[in-house]
Amino acid sequence: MKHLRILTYVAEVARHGAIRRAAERLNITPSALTRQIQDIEYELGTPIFERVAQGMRLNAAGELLVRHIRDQRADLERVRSQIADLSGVRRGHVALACSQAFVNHVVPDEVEAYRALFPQVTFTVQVRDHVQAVAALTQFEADLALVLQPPPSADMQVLFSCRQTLCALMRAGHPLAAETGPVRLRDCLVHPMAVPDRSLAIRHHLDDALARRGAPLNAVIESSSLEFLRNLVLREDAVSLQVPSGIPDDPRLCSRPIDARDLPPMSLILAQLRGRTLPVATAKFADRFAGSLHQRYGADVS
Amino acid sequence: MKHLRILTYVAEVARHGAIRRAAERLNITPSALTRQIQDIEYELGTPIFERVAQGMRLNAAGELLVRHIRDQRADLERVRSQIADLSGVRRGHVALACSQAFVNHVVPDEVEAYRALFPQVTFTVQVRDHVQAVAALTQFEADLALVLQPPPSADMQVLFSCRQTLCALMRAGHPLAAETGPVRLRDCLVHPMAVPDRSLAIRHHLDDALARRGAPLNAVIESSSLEFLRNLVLREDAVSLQVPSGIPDDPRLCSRPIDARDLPPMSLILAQLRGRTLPVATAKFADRFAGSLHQRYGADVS
DNA sequence: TGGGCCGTTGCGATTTCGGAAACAGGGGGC
DNA sequence: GCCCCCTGTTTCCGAAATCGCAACGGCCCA
Repeated sequence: MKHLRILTYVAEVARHGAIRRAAERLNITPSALTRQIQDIEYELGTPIFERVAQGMRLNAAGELLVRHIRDQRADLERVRSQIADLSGVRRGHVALACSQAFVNHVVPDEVEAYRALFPQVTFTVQVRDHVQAVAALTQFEADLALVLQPPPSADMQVLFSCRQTLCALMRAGHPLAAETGPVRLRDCLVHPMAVPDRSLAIRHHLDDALARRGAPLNAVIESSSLEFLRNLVLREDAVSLQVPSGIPDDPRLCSRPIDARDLPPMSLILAQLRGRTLPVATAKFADRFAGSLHQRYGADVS
Repeated sequence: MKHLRILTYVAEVARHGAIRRAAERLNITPSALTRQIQDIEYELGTPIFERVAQGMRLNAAGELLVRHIRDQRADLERVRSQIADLSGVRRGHVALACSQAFVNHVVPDEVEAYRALFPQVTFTVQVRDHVQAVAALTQFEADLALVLQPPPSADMQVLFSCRQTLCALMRAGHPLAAETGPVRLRDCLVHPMAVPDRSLAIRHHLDDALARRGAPLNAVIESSSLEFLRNLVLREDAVSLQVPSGIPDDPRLCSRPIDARDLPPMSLILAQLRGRTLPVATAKFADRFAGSLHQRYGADVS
């Protein structure tokens, strides 16, 4: 919407901390930008940026203003969505932040199903770790977050949660693939392990469990990319750890759940920012997503 | 705020139910309004008004939008209020030193008006003569000084100045009260004079003028209290001298300006200590005060 | 069937906005 | 201490959005 132009300028300067970079991003010149900022500061009767040698930094008044701008934009988006809803076609946009573990099946399946119903609804899917995903919610960069074991936060309102049992993942020819059913963690640890690095919740979960029993981790490979780890176990007899939803349907891969005595299940959470009224399209998608997850994994028993 | 202009247009049309009436209220032409409305409807992709013979009526989408506009305006107002709070405009203290001449109308009016806007701002008003008032500034006992004819001082930074013509003050039944308009000083001097004593700038001003023409002063009463002098002229046919701003609105009193040939006008000065950065609340008050004085007495022509 | 009200449109004038380049000021490296 | 680079800011000018004016077409009511 046109009237948000100036506010967008402020938000962009705040985001980049510099007029010149923001101007480049906005496809205008720094001079135009500096004037708009000055106009706003004049209107408010107080500066909203602190001028430092490195650029512009928000002051307290500016913090309040950019929060307002974010709220205002989100609210307008909600209104537009409601209006579009009235006119029959459901259109809108869904911004989702999710963990890597869900880029294989869960999210693409759901997005596809929803877009089959409402082709006018568009999506952005950002892959973030569990900490960044929550941050994306609070900064209005995402409407919804689907993450494993997020840090507890009062800002987060859980729309759905369930338990996911970690699985040992290996290639089809691997010795552990000879049997099916749960596998003990110690049977995995004798093999070279290809595990997520500490940016991922799975690794934290694993470390916690190992620390409690003093078992050493023989981490041959660690990576921030689950996809890389999967590709690795296809090439050598290493064992990786992934949640079921992150395991693609590939006959060359084999997975067995880790015995619950060794590793408690992880929590899978679909959440939004607490207190936010989502746009119609987004709310509807969240609703269907929660239902779909329930159907797939069942409700949380905790 | 500027960016709300277009939204205000929508709200106003919604309120009046007609573009022409709304346009009149907004001080623009109907053509400008109708185009802005069309722009918004184009952006939203749907009409927000239903065109009827009597004018414009909101449809469902419009209802949603005007609710958003109301919310948005209220939220912005809240943010502005918070910003004002932390910038200190709202709460604070103003220490003012002023001459006796301003305790009747000028200062109380201004303090009342400002406190109506910012009830959290407190005041101390010290009545000082023109010399003491400047001293109060330099000693940080006062933030602002409003005085007549202060001694020139490099420490003083003038925020506003104008001219005040001295007036002869007498009771309603006095012979001089029979006429109106300027009065010559010699016509006053034939009556018993009730004049300020030498602690007040008015007296210095009067003495200077009399000394230049060698006229004697028949000072029956002199006092450091303008209020006392006023009470005196109510009781006998004496004549006092005061500046217009010191004369209360009392039907029993009558005043006539002294002819400019006899007494040049005195200068009224609002000043602060040079180089001092006043607290926000104080600076804001000084600003409004200067504007208000300008409106009352006009700018200084010297 | 006019008159009055309504919103809307074309066009010229005004205001606002943005772009290019020069300016001013503060680090950081030499 | 000097120089270079990066920062925001200012100035001048052209471009674009906005507005005002006048005219038009539609609707209601007397």
